[in-house]
Amino acid sequence: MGEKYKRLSYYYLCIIFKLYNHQRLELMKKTRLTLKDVANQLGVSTATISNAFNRPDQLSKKKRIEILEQCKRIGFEGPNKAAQILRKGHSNIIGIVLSDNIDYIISDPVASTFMKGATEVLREHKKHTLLYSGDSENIGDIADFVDGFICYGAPINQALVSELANQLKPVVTVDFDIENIPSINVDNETACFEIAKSTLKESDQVAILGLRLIDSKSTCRIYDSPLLDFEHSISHRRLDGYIAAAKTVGISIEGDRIWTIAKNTSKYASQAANEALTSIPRPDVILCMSDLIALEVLKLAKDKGIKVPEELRITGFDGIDEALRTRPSLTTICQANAEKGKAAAETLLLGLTTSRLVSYEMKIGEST
Amino acid sequence: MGEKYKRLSYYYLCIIFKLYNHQRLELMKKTRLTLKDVANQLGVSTATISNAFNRPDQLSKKKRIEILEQCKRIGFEGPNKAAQILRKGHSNIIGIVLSDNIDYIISDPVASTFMKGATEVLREHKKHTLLYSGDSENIGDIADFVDGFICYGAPINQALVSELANQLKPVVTVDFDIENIPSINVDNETACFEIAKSTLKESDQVAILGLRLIDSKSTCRIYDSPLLDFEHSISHRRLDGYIAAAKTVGISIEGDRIWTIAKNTSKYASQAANEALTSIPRPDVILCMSDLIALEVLKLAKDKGIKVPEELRITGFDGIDEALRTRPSLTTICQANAEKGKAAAETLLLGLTTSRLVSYEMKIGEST
DNA sequence: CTGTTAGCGCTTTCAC
DNA sequence: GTGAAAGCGCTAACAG
Repeated sequence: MGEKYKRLSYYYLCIIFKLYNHQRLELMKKTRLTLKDVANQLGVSTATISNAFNRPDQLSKKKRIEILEQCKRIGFEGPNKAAQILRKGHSNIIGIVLSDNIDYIISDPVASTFMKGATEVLREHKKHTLLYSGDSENIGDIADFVDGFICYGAPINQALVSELANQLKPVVTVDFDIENIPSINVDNETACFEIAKSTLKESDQVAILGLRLIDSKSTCRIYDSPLLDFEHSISHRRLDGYIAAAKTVGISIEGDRIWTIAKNTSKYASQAANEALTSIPRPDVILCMSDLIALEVLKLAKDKGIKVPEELRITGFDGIDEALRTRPSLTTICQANAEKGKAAAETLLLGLTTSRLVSYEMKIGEST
Repeated sequence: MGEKYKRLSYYYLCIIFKLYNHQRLELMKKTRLTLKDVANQLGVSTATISNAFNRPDQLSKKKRIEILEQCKRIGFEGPNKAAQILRKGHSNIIGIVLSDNIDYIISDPVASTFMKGATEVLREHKKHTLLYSGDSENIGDIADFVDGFICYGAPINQALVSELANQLKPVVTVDFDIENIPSINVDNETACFEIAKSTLKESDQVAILGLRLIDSKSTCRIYDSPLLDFEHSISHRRLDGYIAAAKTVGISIEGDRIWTIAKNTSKYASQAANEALTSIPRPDVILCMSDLIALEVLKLAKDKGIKVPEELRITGFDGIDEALRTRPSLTTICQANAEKGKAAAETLLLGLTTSRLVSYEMKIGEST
């Protein structure tokens, strides 16, 4: 009964809201001056006003300044941008397509740093940034008015990939590839080879905490499950690197020593950290595919009184601020995330067609 | 000579880029189907196609489905969004105006969490999120096509405030106020009173590390400098809370025990942390206006071998994940940042006109 | 250097 | 239930 009432009142609220909103919009329409209004008031043609704002070479300096001043006086801010978008066919808006929800991705420090680099370049070029979820149904919602796409990570809705490939605006991908489209990547395999190589010793018990290695929504060991290939191939490149390095010191890492995590969040990471640390034999080394995971392992080890690095060595991946700030500091691969963002934005804005590999740096911390 | 050559080639690059871009845009125009094309092909009027997509009640179910199918077949994705924006007068885009550069703000965990909440609600309502810098010259760049603004923190370019007040689209502010415009706030003063009250003892030496308390670009003590009032009044409310609480236990905190930091970043925070910890008398308690600052103090204390909380108690503000994850964990005020984001988005989308105070929660950690 | 005018692609009355 | 036509506000080609 109460539930029903709630629903009903919500329903009415929505109607009222819509009516109200409609009125509000009507009001707006009435009050914003148009080029035509101004042209009438100043006694010149609309073209002249338009030129005063957009093409200084089309009229005398004197007249231009005069017009601009008059416009300011009567409160005309310039040509309507919505109309400009339609007419000119571009908007100065760049869509950044994220791999997942905006709300998930924005709290991820790696993604944030990427965004930082990308938006910095976009801002220099006077472009606006529109965030777009990788779990959206389609790209058509914004494809008509953005000037291009930066696609950060394979979107969890795979359909978006082919939509991006089939539409006409320029696209740059990051951390994954679409045929014939420029991309920005890091050499994950080599990086992971290096960090594992520098950490592992012959007699080590090793565990790997990976990201989306198999198609599972929960944290678990991968055993011999089929690997999830398309979406998160960077995880597999990393895995390849770890395993290859282990092989060089005579260790072989089996599927029961490899965990997969569905999302790069503390919650999932702490589950995996707990499983790994309470498994027998207890690992001497835990190779983590993200700093966030490594930090959870570190925290848990502290809580359990396991000494790092004496009894347990931990490596991360990403190089987020917290990994450097925490004590003991983390051994990790510092991806130039901001650089990736910059590279992506530059590639898009300059219309480059070549892909780029961005450098990384291994930081040896106190955790190994 | 080399420099000149560089410049020149950059210049040419730009021209080539522009030509290329222009061509690219031309190409696009040609290839996207329009309502008219489709109407011709299907032998109906443009209105009917439009109705099939937007107003199901205007034509028979059968015809509608038929048209939609045909459209899919010939690859027509639906009416052009840019034209819709102009015609309908709204775009489903909400501008989020940040207090500073996008690139600065996005790496701030507090802001990220806010964004998480806000974008979640926007997504539910099928709205898109456009990020906008608080250091932009004006709002007019996007005011014509966004449906409204969420303004997170007082923009560092104050001019934006009056522009927002004077334009016609709905606005909601967060963490600051504009007359007659609904806002979302936290009771900073009470929160800081509580945390200080529960931490301070009669004989304590106290230091405060604040944010933008005075108009200074560097980290320094405030002494008796005039307080920066408009922009960052939340900082002053927090200060008021601390000082009031101190008074109740008989402590008076002077300007030479209060530091100000220009931006909430590790870099600035670590400067202040260092100054405070090396000052004489060394503080027993450091009250920090953000968790980021508190974490830097914590790190430095560890490096210096100062025991927390025995020799030094530290409080933060915000409740970011890292503050809970770090060891010892931080005593702090958990702002419901995601809630703030949600509240802001809801207030905007429902056209509410009342301001809202969002709750907070004090978390006693191991640092006090 | 300035003004006239034809659309950009769409939605929405208004006749039929 | 359907189609013709006006016009959202602007820009750019063109004529003067």
